[in-house]
Amino acid sequence: MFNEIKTHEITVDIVILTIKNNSLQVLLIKRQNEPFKGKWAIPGGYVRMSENLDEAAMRVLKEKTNVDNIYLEQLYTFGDPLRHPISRVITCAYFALIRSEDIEITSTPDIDWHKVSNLPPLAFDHKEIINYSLKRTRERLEMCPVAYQLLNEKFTLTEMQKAYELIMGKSLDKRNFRKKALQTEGLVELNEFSKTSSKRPARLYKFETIKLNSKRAHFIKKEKK
Amino acid sequence: MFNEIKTHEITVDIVILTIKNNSLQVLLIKRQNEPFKGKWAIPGGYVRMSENLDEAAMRVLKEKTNVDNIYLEQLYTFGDPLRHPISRVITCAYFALIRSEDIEITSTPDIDWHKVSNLPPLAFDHKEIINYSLKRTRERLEMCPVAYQLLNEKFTLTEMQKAYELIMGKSLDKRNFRKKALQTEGLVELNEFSKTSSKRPARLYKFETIKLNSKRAHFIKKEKK
DNA sequence: TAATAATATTGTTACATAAACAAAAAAATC
DNA sequence: GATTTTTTTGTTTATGTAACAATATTATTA
Repeated sequence: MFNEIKTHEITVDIVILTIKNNSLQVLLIKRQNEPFKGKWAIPGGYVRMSENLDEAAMRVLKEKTNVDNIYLEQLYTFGDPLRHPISRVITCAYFALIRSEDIEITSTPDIDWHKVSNLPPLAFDHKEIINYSLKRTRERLEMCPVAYQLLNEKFTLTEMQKAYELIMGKSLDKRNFRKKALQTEGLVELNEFSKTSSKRPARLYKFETIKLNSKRAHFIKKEKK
Repeated sequence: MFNEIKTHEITVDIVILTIKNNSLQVLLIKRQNEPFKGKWAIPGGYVRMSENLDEAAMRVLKEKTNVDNIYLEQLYTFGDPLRHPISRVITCAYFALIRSEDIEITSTPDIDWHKVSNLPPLAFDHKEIINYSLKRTRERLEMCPVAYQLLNEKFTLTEMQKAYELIMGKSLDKRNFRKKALQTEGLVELNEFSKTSSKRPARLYKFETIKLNSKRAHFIKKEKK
């Protein structure tokens, strides 16, 4: 039905955030072609005639990074006439938070994680796009427990708190955090303990089936019994 | 520098909401051309090569409705391959809340307000776009006093409450509403009273210079003295 | 095995915000 | 002056948030 060869000058670009080595990191690709050849960029590519924007974002991400099967959310559409130095390219940006354990990056030097606090020079307006995704992530975090997207399947409350602190860029009170965290809907207390720490082991938790409701206060609360 | 004739198949569509006759209404245009000739649609048009998306939205709105000088916010980009029956058109939707007194619509039968609760059949996916704008408006309302964009320059607290109730689709407690409303930053009490009511006149209020801060609780609060 | 060190875990108070509730005051009209 | 309609006002309770430090547990070490 559609001619798959012809493409609009509309692209999708995808910001993938994770927590690695105790810092918030973003997945970047070193560009192989002009413009900005050799510069780092977030994964992106043209939208095909037959696919909608969500599908395009998913396909492009898979093609470029082999990352599959994650929840992408539309972020914002950037359309400055000068954002692309050669032609007029409007890009619809997407973003996602993922567990770093969940993806295997084919270990080439051209695809790698970078700390958002220390980004290399980026192609196009990708710095602006990443900054906007951080802003959006913080807003999300205040409404629902996005952290489950970032944590390993089993995690300690301290790890969960670290994730929140990294995203929000500020430290939180342990007791208050735990009180609220324990009210999170879907949080399950396990009878297992972390063995990584050299001192007192911490209890492990996990999330049961995630129902990400649209909007709640800071944490999604368990039903009262 | 740019060829103004050539355009991408990227459009902007604009949802303009207001409160008129005690109901939430949206500005629609009757289409003069195929596809969907004769059907109602939200104002929209192609993005030119030389302008960014915000500029395109503003220009298109001005051209189609003569509405000028209002704050438009990017809503979402809709890119389903089948949303346009003939070609592949991706649209970046914008929305705005305005005071119905602030705009003069050249009184043609082809441009008119319609109650969002009773929309005529709409072209393209414009129904979906309008619904999404309502959802976004409610979210905004919970964070900051969007209502000033909808109210006349001078208004009563009852009018303000009505605006909130119309948008949220539920009734609110008078006393609680007033308590919070009076804390809104920038709200000024006037020594004037409404004369429209046939019974006891209500005090009028206005907003002084609006500084729409990014995020606060339900209302933006005045500084404590 | 006892002491030490590191991390995990727990509770109370004060304060702010939200929700639920009804009666009195003011002006226009009759 | 009585009636009607709308505006205006306050208290209580519940809930959530913010600020605060001491104890418990385990691994390690002496």
